[in-house]
Amino acid sequence: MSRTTAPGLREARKQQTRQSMLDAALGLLEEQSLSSLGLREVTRAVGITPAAFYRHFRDIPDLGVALVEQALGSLHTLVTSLLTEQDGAEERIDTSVELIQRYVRAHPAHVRFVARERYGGVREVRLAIAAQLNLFTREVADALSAEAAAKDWSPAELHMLAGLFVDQMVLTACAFLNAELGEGPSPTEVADTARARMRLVQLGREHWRG
Amino acid sequence: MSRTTAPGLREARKQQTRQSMLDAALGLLEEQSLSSLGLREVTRAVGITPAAFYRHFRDIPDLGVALVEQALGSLHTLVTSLLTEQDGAEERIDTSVELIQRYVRAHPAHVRFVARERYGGVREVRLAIAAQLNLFTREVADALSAEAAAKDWSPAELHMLAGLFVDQMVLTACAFLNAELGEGPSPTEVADTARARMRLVQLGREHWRG
DNA sequence: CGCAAAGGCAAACGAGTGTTTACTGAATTT
DNA sequence: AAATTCAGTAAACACTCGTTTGCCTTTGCG
Repeated sequence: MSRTTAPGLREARKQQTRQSMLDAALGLLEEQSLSSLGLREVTRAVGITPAAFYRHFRDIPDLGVALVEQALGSLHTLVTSLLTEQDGAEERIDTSVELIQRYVRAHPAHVRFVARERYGGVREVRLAIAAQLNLFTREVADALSAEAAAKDWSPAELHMLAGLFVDQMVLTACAFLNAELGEGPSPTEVADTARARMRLVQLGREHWRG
Repeated sequence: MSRTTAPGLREARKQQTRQSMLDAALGLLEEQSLSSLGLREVTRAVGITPAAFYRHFRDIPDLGVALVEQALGSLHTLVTSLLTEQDGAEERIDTSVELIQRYVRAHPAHVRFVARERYGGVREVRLAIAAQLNLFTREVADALSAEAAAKDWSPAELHMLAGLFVDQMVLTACAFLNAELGEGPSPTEVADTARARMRLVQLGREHWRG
């Protein structure tokens, strides 16, 4: 059985232009926020009629939450990669930062979109992003609780630590993006800072109740 | 001598409507991003003609950077307050979080504006915010270097730590704002989490080269 | 006093917006 | 093979937008 529906040449074509719209929107959002993105802009970029928009989305916010699922879906891959790393603390930090940098290079538009709209002007999208990031936080907290170092950490404390990691990941990804764009410090500086921050947190973690 | 110019009833009236425009813009930005804010919207809210806008600002981005200076100017007050605190580490954390919460309650629109436009769609404003936050970071780094605990910390390491504090401050302020609005966890939960994070960082700091 | 400066007004401009309506033609179903 | 579904079209709707032009009225300066 297939994930969505039966083959359906009809449905296939539809999902194809839908994806084209999402891609076009992501491109247009490089230089503006979602709350100023026009429905006609998107359809024009794809090469369809404005009215055709409504065959796929109710309005722009609706398209926005679809973008959230897509962008943070790809981030989900990264998070699970980070969690399955099982080396020592030091190497773990190194590979984490490197993976984040690689991810930003692979999906810059996704990173920008999430960073921009996390506190952006469209309520629905803000809530969708918050929900997904909370989900990430819970995953991280679960993974942390399985480690030996989590011996005497309460669930609430693990959640706090996981949230710190997630926030730091987003912040680091965004810093890499700015670096890649020439706004702000160089990529190697960003990497150094990110590693140092994680080392600091790791130290605090080791002495949490020492 | 006065800060701006001689008394000038003319200039006074001008600065007054200019301030009205900034306030109106800040209000309108509660439900949208700067990149979708219309010039006519602002003038309509103030009660003047669209053409009058150009007597004060070149365009909306220009108004945006004026808002940045205003918003982060008020934040500057908070930062120096935090830095002059000189109690023990634990009480310092408590009063810091409390001051942040108080600040958010006093200037919610400023916090939202900075959080929203820090990675927003208007380049000029992004750069203005980044510049101001870098300035804060240097101030914090300087203050940290004067402490006894900064004995064997290099300038680069101090800058890293200061940046972590600034990022954490912005993040915490934004969390308080969401809490106040009903999006996300309650204010007391936010406060607890923020305190715990700062305690963790403080621990890492104490063992940085132990 | 009298002239220059300047904040604000009124009106018009061309261009872009979201949404609706009736339609066409190809893919699907019966 | 006929009937139905539906992604996309074409055109029109009533607005809103940023910007320019000329004018009025009050303030400021010599």
